[in-house]
Amino acid sequence: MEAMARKPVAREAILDAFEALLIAEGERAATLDAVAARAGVSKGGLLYHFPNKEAMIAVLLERLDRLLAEDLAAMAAAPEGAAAYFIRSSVWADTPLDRVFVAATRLAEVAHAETLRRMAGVQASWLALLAADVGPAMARPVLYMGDGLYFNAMLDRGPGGSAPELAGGVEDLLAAVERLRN
Amino acid sequence: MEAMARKPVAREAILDAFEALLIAEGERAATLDAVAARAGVSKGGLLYHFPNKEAMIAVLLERLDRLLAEDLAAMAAAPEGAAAYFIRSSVWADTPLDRVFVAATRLAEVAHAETLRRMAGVQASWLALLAADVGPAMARPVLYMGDGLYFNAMLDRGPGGSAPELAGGVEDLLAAVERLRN
DNA sequence: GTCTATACGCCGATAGAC
DNA sequence: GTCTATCGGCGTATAGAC
Repeated sequence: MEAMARKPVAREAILDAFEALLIAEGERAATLDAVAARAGVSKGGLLYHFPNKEAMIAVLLERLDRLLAEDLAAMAAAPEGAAAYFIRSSVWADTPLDRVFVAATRLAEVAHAETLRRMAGVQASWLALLAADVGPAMARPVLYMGDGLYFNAMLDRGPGGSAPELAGGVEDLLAAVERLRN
Repeated sequence: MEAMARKPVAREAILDAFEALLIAEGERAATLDAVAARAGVSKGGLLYHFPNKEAMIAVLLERLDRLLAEDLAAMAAAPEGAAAYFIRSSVWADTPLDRVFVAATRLAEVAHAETLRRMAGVQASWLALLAADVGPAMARPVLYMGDGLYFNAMLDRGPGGSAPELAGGVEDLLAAVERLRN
């Protein structure tokens, strides 16, 4: 028997569409109409899978938690060290984690309370791992470098939604991290 | 004679209210109704001073340009060096520049095209001054540390609008900048 | 499971009184 | 200069057909 809840494909498609719109055009553009259209369903269809917009956000935040937990494990075990891993993974590479993280950031920016709470938790998790690698004093500087990377990725992403070359400068950041270590 | 355009008080009050709402509750909450109420005028009164919302944004961006120009001058002339000045001024201190900058960031986050352009320009200006101080390779790491400071200020500012103590860690950042110099 | 139709409130903006 | 009244449009959500 296969009683384990198989997630409908449409559900994931809708969530992906929501995420994509948040990333490319911001929270204001991520309306139910727009999400439904992008996912290829009607508004009514969307609202069958998610009773309301809050439910959609809640599931997106679950996705964030899940992908982040995986990434934290990889970060803790990274041979190059947690700090270098963190910086490298902070440059936009269109990974699933990159995507949910930026999408969640958009919600935090419009002061969505629960998202703000979660994001603060994310920061705390990263800070702890960084402290174990480069020491408590240099953890925050490294964390902020990574955050700055995301922040600038936002600025460089025009309304079109394309993510221009941001990789330039990562070597500099890694070099900086090396100098901060020890 | 005093023919030079004296700015009406109400105009500034409206702009301040708009800015405050953007900072405290995000772009979505900064509606014409909310801004008018906070400024103590009616919606119609607001729309006498600013024909539409875009006009309000445009003037806010002018305020950003003006305050930023002043700050860039101070940064270039700072005895402690541009980098240290930059980090120190990046911690939230509720200064006029802090306020417009964060307000503008809110607009950038919903992908407001013109604001995105301006903010990119701001980053470029800072980067140039930092490069002159700590060298081209370390300019970006320092810039991103400052951006991270702002980014985290956003996360720590709940819907209530209070700005919790973020200053903790600035000493660490300044120490990091010292290590990156030369 | 997915669609259409519709209710309803809020937002930006206009018209015009005072 | 500032207000009230009002409009059109959009965004969320419900009801119910298929």
